[in-house]
Amino acid sequence: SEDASDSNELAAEPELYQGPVDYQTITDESQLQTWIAVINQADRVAIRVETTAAGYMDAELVGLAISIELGAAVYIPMAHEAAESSQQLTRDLVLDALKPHLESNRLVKIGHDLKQLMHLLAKYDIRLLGPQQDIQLASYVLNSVASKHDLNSLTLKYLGESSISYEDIAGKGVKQLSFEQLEIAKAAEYAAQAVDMTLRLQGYFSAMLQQTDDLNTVYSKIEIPAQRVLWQMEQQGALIDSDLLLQQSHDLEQRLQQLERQSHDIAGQVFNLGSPKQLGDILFNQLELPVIKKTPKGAPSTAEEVLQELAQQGYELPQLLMEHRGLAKLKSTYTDKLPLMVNSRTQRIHTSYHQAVAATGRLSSSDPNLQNIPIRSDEGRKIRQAFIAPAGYRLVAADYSQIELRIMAHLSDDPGLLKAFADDRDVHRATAAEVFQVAEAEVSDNQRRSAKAINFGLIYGMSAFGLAKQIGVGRGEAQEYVNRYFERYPGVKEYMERTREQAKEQGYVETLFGRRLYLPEIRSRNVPRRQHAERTAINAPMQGTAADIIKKAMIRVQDWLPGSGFDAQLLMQVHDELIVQVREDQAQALALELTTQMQCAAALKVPLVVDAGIGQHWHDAH
DNA sequence: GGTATCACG
DNA sequence: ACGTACGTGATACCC
Repeated sequence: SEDASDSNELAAEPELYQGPVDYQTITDESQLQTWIAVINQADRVAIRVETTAAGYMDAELVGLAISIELGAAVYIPMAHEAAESSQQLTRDLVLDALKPHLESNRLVKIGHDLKQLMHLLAKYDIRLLGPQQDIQLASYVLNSVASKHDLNSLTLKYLGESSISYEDIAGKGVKQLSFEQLEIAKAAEYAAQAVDMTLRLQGYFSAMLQQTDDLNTVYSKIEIPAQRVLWQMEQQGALIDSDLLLQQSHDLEQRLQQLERQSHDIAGQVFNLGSPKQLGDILFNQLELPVIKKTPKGAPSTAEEVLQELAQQGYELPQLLMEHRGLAKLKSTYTDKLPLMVNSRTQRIHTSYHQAVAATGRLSSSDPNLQNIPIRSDEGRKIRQAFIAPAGYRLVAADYSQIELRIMAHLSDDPGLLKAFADDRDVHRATAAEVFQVAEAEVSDNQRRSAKAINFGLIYGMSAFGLAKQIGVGRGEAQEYVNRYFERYPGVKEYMERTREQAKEQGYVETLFGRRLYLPEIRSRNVPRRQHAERTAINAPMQGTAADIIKKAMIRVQDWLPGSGFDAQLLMQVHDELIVQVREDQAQALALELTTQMQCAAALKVPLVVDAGIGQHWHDAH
């Protein structure tokens, strides 16, 4: 296989796993005191918590493993269900003893996914303070293309040894035991080994990061501080108007039923509109509509663009199906689901932000994903009315304007593009004027739309084919536009060529701040794979630099807010946008200062422009 | 658990 | 001749 995306591009010798971990289970207070005295002498501790299976807002501490030297660890059981009280200490006792150390500004805390630890400690009024090292983040910075950054995968990959998996001690599937149901002996061995691996990996990653200044800086000045910001945002949660969403669900249901009835009438039979298989049968066998394209598996596709084409050919059913699909998506994914995700204790929605998923350096969000709440259609946009500020507060939404194109101007140093942004022109209009050779004032809506597609295409590592499909012209015409663009913006052309070259030579590309993205397939003989890597090479520095900048902004904002006098909280991040909740009398002033903070997150050769709006709800704040 | 589809930047 | 715009996550369906 040519799939080398998980291969380690880094050249250091792993520190090989040396054998079983020497561990002790702490069951009484004097053992605990002895151990606390040991921690007191240590410079660094690796910490691992084992919890009940609930989400981060409700998970409870079951046990805790700590290590200060390689090959040795302790496990402190606290809430194993089947244990006698003589076999484990109480949470209160253990946490009281540990609290000053967890909150110490001296002791280095080492973990895998410290955000999870911070959530857990917050439940017991403990803050994780002082210097931190997170091997999940280190692994991500060292190789963001790797698909797995979980502890067992890292252990196998870097220490060359497989470790006890959770399945080994708890079983799998529906019968899998949760941690509090495990015997202490098994739990202790597992947790002790895991925390020892954490400490070993920290040594390895720390050495690796120190070999490259930029990567070390991305890790310690961006990812580590950003983690605390994400923790805060997750803790804070977003307030939702559940009644409004349920009303919207009801309205959507009425319209869906109507569309369903109409569709069944046209088809002459009852069928499931949500089943691509049944739908394909109706469209292409029963009604004998022309097949526009096929899915990778060979079935006639019923994708959006196919229905679009069929509708345009005058068929009635495809139009209804498109409406049905759109509304069904809104209902099942958003209006039905979001009210169910309100935490009963806080009455708010607590998403999870993932800091080690997207290869470009972006965040992702899940449970629920708050980064794909609809906005493009009027219908969908209404869902944002349900993201509200509490009484006496407002939401401020601030987004970077054209940030990726500005980054392209900066990285490419193209004089024409730099000038367009320096003059604060409408960049799509300016592009249209150059490509279509007309005065800016003469640019038609269609020309501007095409120019916008070209600009997006450039960010995505455009092919003429992709552009042609996007703007609905022939390949030759699309190629002409591309050629014209590169004539007018030669710096951009050179930048693209330089970036592809660099990717090929060194096997990676990097963002403005030196975050790397490895492209093992850039030299593949498999043409589609190589071309994909080439597009990634173009896209990743721009998307990734934007991700770096907004992370820096979030860190700035979080550092600034507490002493600023604002009663305000960061709530959400949506790639180029920050949403803040603020006391209503301070909203105007906050919007202004937030804008400045975001603009100052990076100094590019072009201005960073931020647009901010204020509203009772997210829809309003745009 | 894989596939198709579609929501966002 | 082939297949192609970049990056994500959630859903329903269906084996």
